[in-house]
Amino acid sequence: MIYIRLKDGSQREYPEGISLLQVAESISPKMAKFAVAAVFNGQVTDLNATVQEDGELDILNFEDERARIVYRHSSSHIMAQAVKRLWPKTKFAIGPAIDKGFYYDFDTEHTFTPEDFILIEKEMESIIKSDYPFVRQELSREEALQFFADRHEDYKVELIQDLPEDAVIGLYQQGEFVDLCKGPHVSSTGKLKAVKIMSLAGAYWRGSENNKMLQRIYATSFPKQAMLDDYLNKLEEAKKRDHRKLGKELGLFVLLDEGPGFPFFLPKGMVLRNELEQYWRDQHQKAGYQEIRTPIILNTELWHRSGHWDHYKDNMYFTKIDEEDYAVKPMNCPGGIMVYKQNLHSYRELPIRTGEMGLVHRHEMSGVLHGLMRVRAFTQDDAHIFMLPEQIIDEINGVMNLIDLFYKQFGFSYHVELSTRPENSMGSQEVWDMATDALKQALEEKSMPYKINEGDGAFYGPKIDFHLQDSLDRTWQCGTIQLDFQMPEKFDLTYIGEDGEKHRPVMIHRVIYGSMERFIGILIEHFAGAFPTWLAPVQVRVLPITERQHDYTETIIARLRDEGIRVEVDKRSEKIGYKIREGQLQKIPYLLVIGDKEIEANAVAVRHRKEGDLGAQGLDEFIAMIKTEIANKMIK
RNA sequence: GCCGAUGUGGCUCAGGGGUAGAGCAGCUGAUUCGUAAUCAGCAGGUCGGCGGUUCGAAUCCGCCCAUCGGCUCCA
Repeated sequence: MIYIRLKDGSQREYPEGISLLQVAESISPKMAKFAVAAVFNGQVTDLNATVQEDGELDILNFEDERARIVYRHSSSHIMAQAVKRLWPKTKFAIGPAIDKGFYYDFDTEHTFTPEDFILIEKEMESIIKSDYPFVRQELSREEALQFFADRHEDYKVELIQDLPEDAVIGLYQQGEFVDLCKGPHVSSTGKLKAVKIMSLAGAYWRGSENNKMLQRIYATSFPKQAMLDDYLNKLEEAKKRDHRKLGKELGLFVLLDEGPGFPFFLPKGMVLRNELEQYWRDQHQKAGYQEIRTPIILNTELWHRSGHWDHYKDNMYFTKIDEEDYAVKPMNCPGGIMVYKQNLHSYRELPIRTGEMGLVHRHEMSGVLHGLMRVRAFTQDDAHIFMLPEQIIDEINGVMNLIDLFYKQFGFSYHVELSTRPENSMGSQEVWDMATDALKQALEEKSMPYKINEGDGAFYGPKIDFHLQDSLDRTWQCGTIQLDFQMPEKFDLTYIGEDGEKHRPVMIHRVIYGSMERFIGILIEHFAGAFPTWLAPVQVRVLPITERQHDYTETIIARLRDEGIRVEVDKRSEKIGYKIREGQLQKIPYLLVIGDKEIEANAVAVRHRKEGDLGAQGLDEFIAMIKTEIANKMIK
């Protein structure tokens, strides 16, 4: 007999060798029905696993993230089984669970098409209906290699070869299909209820462009059809917030074939952009920054000295002036450094914080361009901080605080990653370790949770990256703080210390928005185009009901303009409902409806895009209200 | 750059070897109206580009370009 203690603290007695699923059934048939996986003694485990020892048990249903991973992982095996049945010659690579579903990478002569989705889904449904149990077997490394080699599963063989010599290899079988897998899995294929193939993509084996490109099928699964429907609806809703669609509808920017990756900002987009820049200047002035501007084209010699030639030239554009070689800047740092070098600096001056709205150009590969999120010309809200070594932590903290202030202003939540030394980089390992430790220390002092991104740093130093999400939960790096001991060396930067000698300053490269373009993209999706009034390209639109109100409307517009409010008028001879509809679709914060009643009362009828008809107000009252909203940068 | 899909008036989309179609937007006229679409008329496209097949190509084929979803890469 063994004793199993449950999450609620109660303890039950079972015969040795009982399966966890049987335990779940003994507690509650309903619990067993919705059970996906179990946690036994802290390990996520198959429900089909049997237990021989006392332990603590927690039964997980789909609500638990760990269980969802198991559920989707099992789903990927079922999809693989379906593909194997339909195209028996297919070779199988990997099939993990991902955030909202799963994928499997296949190598096959057959080129999958969207028409195949239905076939695969049908086959999956048939496998689900058969309710095959997922059966775990374990083989030695040798046996497993033999097993997959016999089946010509080259990718599986390669995977096993990379496992340690003494590894016990897990295999899972459902019906006729066997796959290499450490598990765990759901108890049987019948646990799946709703599956949907989502999309098709190419993906390199093991993520390296030197390897063969496989065909990846993305899909998702849920334990209830209603949950799948709900998920698909949410996806549709999210697509309506796509900044590329809203950018067009709201007249903010365009991307044309004439300049792939080079966005055109339209008048309304410029208003938004200028407001963001104004806020940026205000806050940086308060935080002790000075603003500079450096040239876009600079002599190639400078780029050799900075290391960009060696590490970044594939991403740069070049030109010639009077037979001399020049490059279009992909980064602002050399310019900022040249400014620092214009004077001798005393240790008393440091830290020196120089900011620059710097327009950079980068030759990004054609396949990676994505609306405003990934472009070839963008403005970085850059700054370079030159400081004493003992000021590093304080300065990093200062930048982290500034980033937090900005992101909170827009109501963004963000996550942080620490990127370490990449392969193609400059400087000694010692200096890199020092810089990386400094960033770690700053993060830990702030008890900021972070993920480590090995090998993802800049070529001159490690960095802390701040990531924001778009409407489809894809994350984009916006803010970054990069610590650099290399450029000061390369450019022989100095300050005069207390001792009267020359010393080497340390540099921080940092951005808050990241790039104006990307940040605006994120902002559009975050607010679904309904920007807070302080950012809204048009803050008020005045809608006269008939021509009789045109004169009065003019006086209102003049007054609002005078108060610095961005106002438009719709004098077309359309019905008021039509004008309101258009104003709503343009997501204008306030529509002022003007009829005879308003003229008589010397008032305006206020309609807010979210709150609807707010009734009539005196014009002064309305102006006071909207000005408060703008001044406080309120989000509503 | 790689894999797959897509490209038709300003926008959203239909059509598909026999000389381009709708709705919205636009323009003109009528209407003067109270919180998400008033009616009528008019105008607008060498169907992404270049080649090829064909008596004939928007439609079939090839190459290129751009976009979308991924991979790789990155602010």
